This record gives sequence, C-alpha cells and structure tokens, in this order.
Amino acid sequence: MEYTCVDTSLNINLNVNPSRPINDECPEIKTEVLSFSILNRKREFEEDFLSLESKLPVKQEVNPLVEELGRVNTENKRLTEMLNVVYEKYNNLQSHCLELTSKSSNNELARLGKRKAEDDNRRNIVRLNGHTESSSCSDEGSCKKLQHCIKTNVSRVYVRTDPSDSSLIVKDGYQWRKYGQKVTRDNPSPRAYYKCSFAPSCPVKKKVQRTAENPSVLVATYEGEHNHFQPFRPESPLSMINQGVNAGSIPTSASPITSSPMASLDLIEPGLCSIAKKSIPSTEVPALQHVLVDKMASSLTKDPSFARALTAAISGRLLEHNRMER
DNA sequence: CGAGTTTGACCCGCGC
DNA sequence: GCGCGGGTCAAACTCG
Repeated sequence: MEYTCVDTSLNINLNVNPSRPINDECPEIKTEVLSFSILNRKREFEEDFLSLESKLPVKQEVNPLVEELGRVNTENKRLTEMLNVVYEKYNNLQSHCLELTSKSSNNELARLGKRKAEDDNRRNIVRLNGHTESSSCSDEGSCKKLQHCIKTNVSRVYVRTDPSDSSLIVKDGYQWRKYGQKVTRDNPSPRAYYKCSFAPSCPVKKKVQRTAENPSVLVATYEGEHNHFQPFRPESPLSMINQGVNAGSIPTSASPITSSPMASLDLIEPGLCSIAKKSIPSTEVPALQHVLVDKMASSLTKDPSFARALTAAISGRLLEHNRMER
C-alpha cells in the first residue's frame, strides 16, 4: 500500500482556483484531500478575513498579524517535523509487520509442499504482477499454488477479533452469503465459506477461518474480483477493513489489526501472493483509500493544533494574496 | 414469508 | 482405483 504519496507537510498551497490539484503527484488522493473540507474552511476564512479587514485600520492590524504569522510558521515547521517523525516510525512499523507476515506465509507454503517429495532444490525467481520476489519455490506444489493465486486473484486479510466471539464475520463493505462451513484438518476452528451476494453474477468468494496459532486472529481469503461497486462504506479500514478488503452484512466485534487510529497497516499477506497488494479485488482499493482519507480528515479536523496551523497557513496566504492584488 | 444460516451429503481433485 | 480432504450443494431451520 502506497502511503508515500500523502504529503504530510502542513505547508498548504492554497490555490485560488479550486480545480487545480493540491497534490499533482497523487491524483487519486487529491480529490479526497479537497473533500477534507479545506476548501470550505478556506472560504470561511476568506470571508471572515475580508470582513475583518474592512472594519479595522490596516496598519493597526498588520504588525500583530505578522508576529502571529511568524509564530505560526514556527509552529508549522515544528508540526511538520513531528509529522515526518511519526510518518517515518509508521513506515518502519509497517515494513516490520510485512516482514513478519511474509515469514509466516513462507512457513505455510512449506507446509503445503509437505506432501510432495522434493525432486531438487532449485530456487526460482517468481515474478508476480511485476514484483520480483525471491522465494524458495522448491516444490512444484507451492509454485502451482502461487500460480493459482495469481490466476484466481487471491488475497488474504488478517483481522483481529475478540477470541470469545465465535462468529466468523469480517466486515469489509460487501454483502456476503454463507454457503458452507467446514472443519479442516490443519486447524481446529471451522472455516466458513461465503459468496458475494450483492450482485447475482459476482464471482467473488471468501473463506474465513481463525488462525491455528492465534484464535483471536481471523484470516479472510478472497478469490476473484467484484464486478460491482462497493455497496457499503466500512467504518474503518479493513472492515474492510472493518468497522469495507473485504463485511459486509453483519455487525461484528471483529476489527482490523491496526496500530494507530489514523494509520491502518497493510495486513494482506504479502508472501502468499506478493500479489497481496495488487490482487485485492481492484474495486476494494479505492474503498480503502476512501476510508483512510476519511479517517485522516476527521482526525485532522478534530486536532486543534492542525486547525491553528491551517488558520495560519490560510491567513498567511490570504494576506499575501491581498497584498499582491493591491 | 423471504432472506440468511446451518449442516449433512455429495462432488472432485490429488496423492499413494 | 481408493481414500482423504477441501469445496459446494441444498434441505431444514432460524430470524426479523
């Protein structure tokens, strides 16, 4: 999941022309950023500022404003640095998490290959969706499994739940119909089988099972791509991510494994199909972005320091803009 | 009464 | 060919 395109800087470039993208490098995010209600706030500030300006003598107001601007700029820098630090830490955490899930998926592949004796120990480079991933694909079974994953567009999502909650429900924004449940050999907890029931022709299926190692973690395996839009917007990433990749129909205590309220980790197993990132049914990726952006927006708008910094940036720009016009 | 869930039976692919 | 195990079907059941 690419978060790098989200500009964490608070040096907001307020365009007088709202149609101009805020972040040209990230077109899919820019519309969301606009929806942050920044534009609404900008308009409010413009109106407030202009009415204020017309009432007060300009000279009287300039000095304190300049001082305030300086102070706010300093704070702006400080906040930007803080954000950078937080963002860096988040990236480290995310890569660490991906490393761990990758290890566990390798173990699983090893288990899958158990049945078939190894003819040789050649190592292959598996190229998946443009990613080159060195994997010990020493047995054909594992390789076939991987290839199958690619063909059928399989992805996995891990969701933390209350261990006492016996339901196998993962909220992901889609509507599912359960059509079977089975206890499998390698796991004492039952596996539930779901079909997407939102569109009759939708081929997507999912399997949900608790992990043998940690019963509080649900593994949702998705197969296929939705041929319709996402019917419900999840309350948080992963319900899909939970609280819209992948629930649909019923409320649950299940919640995605996330490390912070603002940042949802990509818990799609990267090893099984490095594909992970790319094989999530494509309709779900934008959904994820929506959710992330909404979360970020609500967190930011509730943050008084962000509001202050935003005020400062906007008033600074407006001052500059008005000066230029004169 | 309709939609969704449960659960035993059945199907099918794979390994031996 | 046989047995095992995962996946699917469909009738019975539950719930709103």
